[in-house]
Amino acid sequence: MSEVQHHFIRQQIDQDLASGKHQQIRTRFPPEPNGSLHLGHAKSIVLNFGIGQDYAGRTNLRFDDTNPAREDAAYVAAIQQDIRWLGYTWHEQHFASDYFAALYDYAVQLIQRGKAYVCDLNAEQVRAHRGSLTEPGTDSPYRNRSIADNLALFARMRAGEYADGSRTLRAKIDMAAPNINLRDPTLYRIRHGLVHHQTGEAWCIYPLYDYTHPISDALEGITHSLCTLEFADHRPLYDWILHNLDFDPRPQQIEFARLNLSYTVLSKRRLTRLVAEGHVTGWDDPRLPTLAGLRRRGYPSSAIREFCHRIGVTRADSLVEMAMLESAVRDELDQTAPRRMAVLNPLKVVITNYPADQTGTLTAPNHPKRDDLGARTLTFSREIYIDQADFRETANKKYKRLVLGGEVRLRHAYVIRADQIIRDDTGQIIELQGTCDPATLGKNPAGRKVRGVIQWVSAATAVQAEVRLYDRLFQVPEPGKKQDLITDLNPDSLQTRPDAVLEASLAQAEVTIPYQFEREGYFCRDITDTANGKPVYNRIVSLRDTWQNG
RNA sequence: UGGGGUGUAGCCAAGCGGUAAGGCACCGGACUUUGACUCCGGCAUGCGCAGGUUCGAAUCCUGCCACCCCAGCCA
Repeated sequence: MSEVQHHFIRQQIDQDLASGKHQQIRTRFPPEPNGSLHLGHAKSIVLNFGIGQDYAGRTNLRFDDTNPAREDAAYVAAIQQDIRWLGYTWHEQHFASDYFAALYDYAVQLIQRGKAYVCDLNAEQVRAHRGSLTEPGTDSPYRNRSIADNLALFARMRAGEYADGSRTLRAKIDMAAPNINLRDPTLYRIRHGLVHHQTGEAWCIYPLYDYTHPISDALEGITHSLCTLEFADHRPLYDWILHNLDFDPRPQQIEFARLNLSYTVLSKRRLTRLVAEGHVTGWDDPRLPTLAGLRRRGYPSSAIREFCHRIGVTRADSLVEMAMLESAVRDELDQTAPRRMAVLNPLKVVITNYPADQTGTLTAPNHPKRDDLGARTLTFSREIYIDQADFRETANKKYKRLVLGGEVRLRHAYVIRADQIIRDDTGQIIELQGTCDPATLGKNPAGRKVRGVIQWVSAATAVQAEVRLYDRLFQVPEPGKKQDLITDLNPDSLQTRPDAVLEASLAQAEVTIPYQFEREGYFCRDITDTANGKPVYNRIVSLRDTWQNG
């Protein structure tokens, strides 16, 4: 486990603690319940909860549920599960909607202070008044209504007297501000006929993020409100709201760069599209960078935490290589995953000098470096399977596996020699005949060197399985950059090996444990699927492969 | 052409005026009954560019350049 980077946010916190500005640090993770959490969220979760832990502070979970048109209670439970899976426990759980009544009262205060007004402009008109990036906006004709009128109008908005979109509550700031977020931003909109998953039909006006977030933070005593870079422009508004409502002390918003990972997408909008259009099987498709997908694929959450530590936290836009993630996963799995043997593309081998009515029992350690993980027994028999890729009729010196007339070590068992190829009518190799050297069990043969070692499975006790191999979901590093996202999908992101065979000990394998299938990679039994009664295994990640020269 | 950000190796990322950490990737080599793991070694005379200040600059100043974000009644 690597050191946690002492990034600029932690440095700020150190300073705030040293200066006495804060005695205890409070952070929050504020997802909107409108989609599944992904690795980008993991970065934020690890950041926020990590700070909470390391500074003996508190981290809240707060659902940012101010837009009932897009949100769904189903995501609430899924998000909770994802956070727990990542290994974190929140101090308090809140919904922004818990504060609707308070938010309304604060809005009234703003009106009373002449800092907010009811505007009768519709969306299109508001846009027209907003100006452009280079031109100032123009004041709404309703900007200077009396406080009494505003109060009455806002009350009637809440009472449901006005139609959707006919009026809004706006902050009265500065229509000429160079920062567009300060050009009298909308605070409340009218939405009839929606059933909010938490508040039902109690409200027909809903506050916006820019208004809700700072107040929610303040009410929870959040000291550092961490969000992504695109909100930097909103910080003056965040501060304006709190300042004009006399909050003191005030939480500090600090922005950091969101995570980008090559060959995949980390935006809720794009992930939602992949799911909705059926390009993947669901939010938990193992090819997706969603936490649900990664969990199903078999990623240990510890590896995701480690990955988040390795990438650091900065304000610079970045595109992290997939290799970075895979490395964190391999590091974790190499240390923890019990070893097993599996043959993905079986080729039958008959050991002609091994009696058909005989089987042998061999012992193989579960881990090459960890005796504490114990051992399992292997069955040896006359008929075994090896992988088709581990045999060639002829090959150059670099090829260390089996060739006709050559020898290879069967992992944890004998050295065998390939004597003869059996073909079907089409010339396809369907079987190999060979012999084993009984003197090579547990020791190297005398007088000759056998360089290759391959995995095998006894045909007598083999467990049939379907194995799914995953590759990057997209074929370009930045999907959707040059053309439509869908065009960039990798057609081979899923490859199925329906005829795989596993060593017998895997018959009792636990579903949630990742195994290393030696020489192939790390695999985990699929939580939900079976194929014709056969277990399904997902490849989490392949083994690092430095073998040059195919 | 307005405002807000960011530029250190192929990719992340330390560095906070004293002479470029670390990780990933890559390249050598050792070990090996996993072409894995592990171990050893290599990998920026250089910090977007150009000036300036200083005994000394990735760090300070000036001017450029490039890239990202912002004109939802989304978050």
